Amino acid sequence: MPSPIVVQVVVDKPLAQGFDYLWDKAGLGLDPQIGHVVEVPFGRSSLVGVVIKVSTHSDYEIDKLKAVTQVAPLPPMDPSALRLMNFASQYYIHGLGETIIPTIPQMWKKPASWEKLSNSFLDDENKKPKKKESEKKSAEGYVPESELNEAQQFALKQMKDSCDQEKFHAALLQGQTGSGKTAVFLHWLSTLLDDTKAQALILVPEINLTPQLERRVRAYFPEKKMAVLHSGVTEKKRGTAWYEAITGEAQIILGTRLAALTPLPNLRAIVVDEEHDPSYKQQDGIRYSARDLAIWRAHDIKIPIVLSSATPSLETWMAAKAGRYQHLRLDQRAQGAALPNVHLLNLRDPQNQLSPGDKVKPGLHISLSKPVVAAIQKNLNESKQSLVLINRRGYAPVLSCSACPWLSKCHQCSSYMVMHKAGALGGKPVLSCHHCGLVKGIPSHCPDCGNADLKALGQGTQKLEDAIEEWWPDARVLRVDTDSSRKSKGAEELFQEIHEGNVDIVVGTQMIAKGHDYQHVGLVAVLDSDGRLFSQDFRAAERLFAQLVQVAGRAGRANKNGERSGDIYIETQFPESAVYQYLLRHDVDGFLAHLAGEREEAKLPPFCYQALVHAEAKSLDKATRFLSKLKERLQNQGLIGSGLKAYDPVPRSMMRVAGIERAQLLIESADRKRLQTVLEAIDSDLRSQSQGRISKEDRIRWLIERDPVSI
DNA sequence: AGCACGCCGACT
DNA sequence: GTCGGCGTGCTC
Repeated sequence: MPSPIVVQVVVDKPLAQGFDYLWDKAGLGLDPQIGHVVEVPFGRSSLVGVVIKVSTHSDYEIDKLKAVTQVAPLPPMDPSALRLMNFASQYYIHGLGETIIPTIPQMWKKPASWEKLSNSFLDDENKKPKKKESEKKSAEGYVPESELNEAQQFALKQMKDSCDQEKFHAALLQGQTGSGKTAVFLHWLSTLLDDTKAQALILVPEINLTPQLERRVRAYFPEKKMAVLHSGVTEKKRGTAWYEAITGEAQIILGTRLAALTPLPNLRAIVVDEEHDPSYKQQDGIRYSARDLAIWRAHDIKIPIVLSSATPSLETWMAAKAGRYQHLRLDQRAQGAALPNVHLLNLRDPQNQLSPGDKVKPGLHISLSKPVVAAIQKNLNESKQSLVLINRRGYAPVLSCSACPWLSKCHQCSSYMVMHKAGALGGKPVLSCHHCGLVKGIPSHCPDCGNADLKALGQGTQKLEDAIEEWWPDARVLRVDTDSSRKSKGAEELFQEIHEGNVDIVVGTQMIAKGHDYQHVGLVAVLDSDGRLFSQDFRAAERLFAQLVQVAGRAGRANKNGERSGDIYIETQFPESAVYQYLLRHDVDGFLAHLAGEREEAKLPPFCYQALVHAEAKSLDKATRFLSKLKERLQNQGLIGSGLKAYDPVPRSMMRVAGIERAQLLIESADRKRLQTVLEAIDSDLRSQSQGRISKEDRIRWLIERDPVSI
């Protein structure tokens, strides 16, 4: 009697082990392969899993094994993809099944429809030539190599010269917004992709993935098939794009972080655009950094990778400085556009403040400094657009009682409910919590003292919009934030309005600034950036700097040589702080060097490696005690000390969200391996007393996070 | 994570 | 006498 075929399968459950199943070759009609997506019976239901091992024996009792019921009509995930998943699973301390299965689009996780899918996709394969109508692509955004400026040509040549097809090579492509980084890396990719089968992966931050960029990439590769993978793509399209990517049918894979874990059998080059962007870090499930995984992947399969940014992350910039990455610079702005003039407006200076006699509607208190008002007026006269940024959506960040200390606190979270005016979230004004989504009507009287005079404190986008409309009644004002883009028009339509010049003044949150090049903008005003200067999070200043540089890049992009460049006004109480001073001089490298000095002194990343253990419970005390006990056990096991530091557990900065209290334990070490060992010890310690990721004793949900980006 | 199995309080 | 609480144990 021949020995049975046994396969080990991982499933999407917080379980560390795989499960063995029998493989009925005759029934399934094919040989098992590592990487096969299968349907298996599991308990009383059935699940989708992935084969990670094929053998002829099992540690489990062989006659108790169940059998694989179905195989998905997909090629097995290629070995390099599985190596990547395996690495991610170990590095980020997350189950292998929980790492792999969520990367498969929903469409392919329904065993009931596998047979149908198999037929339709095979049919599609046969009548392939129908897709040729996409040939008449517009060349929008295509810049021929001969039209690249000197700096671009030089960078491109360096990249071409140093990138071997079959060697790992990492380069940082650093250049101001508008310096033409995209054209450089797209040309670079096209030289690497002469092989008709070769695949390239282009990663972009969530927000940046606009039709604009998609069209541009298409313009460079009219003859290649492109797969677009991001959460905004419909399920069906995503399933198809993913299929085309994993079969090698698509050569250009453009996507957000979720694309970083897509199996790509013929991958030859990777680009990570805006590599510093925090949205590359996944914030739920396995908390991976798509940028870091992309680098690991490039290294593993020996291919070149380009990281592109105007304001590189300190990690990347230091790697380039140290010579581990090639450092390429594009210092001149393409098409001759000049850098914007940065103006810091000291709000402590009375000259900058509006006096009560200035034109403000009674009862509508807004803070716009005098120079900003003057600059907007000037811009209006010159028929240029103005962008006014304020990072608070809604009407006012908090409602207060004029007679007692009552404030509109959220009952479920440690934050305040934001006042939204009529129309934003329904027919009438409401209070809304931006953390848990709770929405309430506005009380007519103070809930504490009954006073009828409630005041809206501070300003959000809606209030600013009102005030600006009041101030310039003839100007066309448009508000762009997640509220306005959720309603009727999508964000794209709002951006289109701006592009077409149908708007004079745009009021919005940072979302205006990302990934869009506006041609008519002469002025950008930033109203509320100080908040992030003194944050608990040591990376806040780095992020603020990157955002301000990006925002500044929106001003005056279209200016031709010799013409006056755009202006950016920043209202601040602390003009002397490093973020603003380096911004004033457009000195990105200076700022990064300054940051590096600070971090080295404080022994913060990248001068050490960090991890967090998160704990969530119904009471903060329980969550903190849970972490304290964990720390104690680590101490008893001799894991803390000599190069590994564990801080005391602390509440998270947003301590309470939707009624759940959150605490965290920070662990750091200068030694990566040491940290890894301890994290594995923590994982097995916590697993041994948990069901899944919830502790048995106090029902505390825990999670280990490697390389956290916000603390 | 689900989901069943299993032993102690207030209800038709 | 039962319905049901969620403690704990298992999933090949």
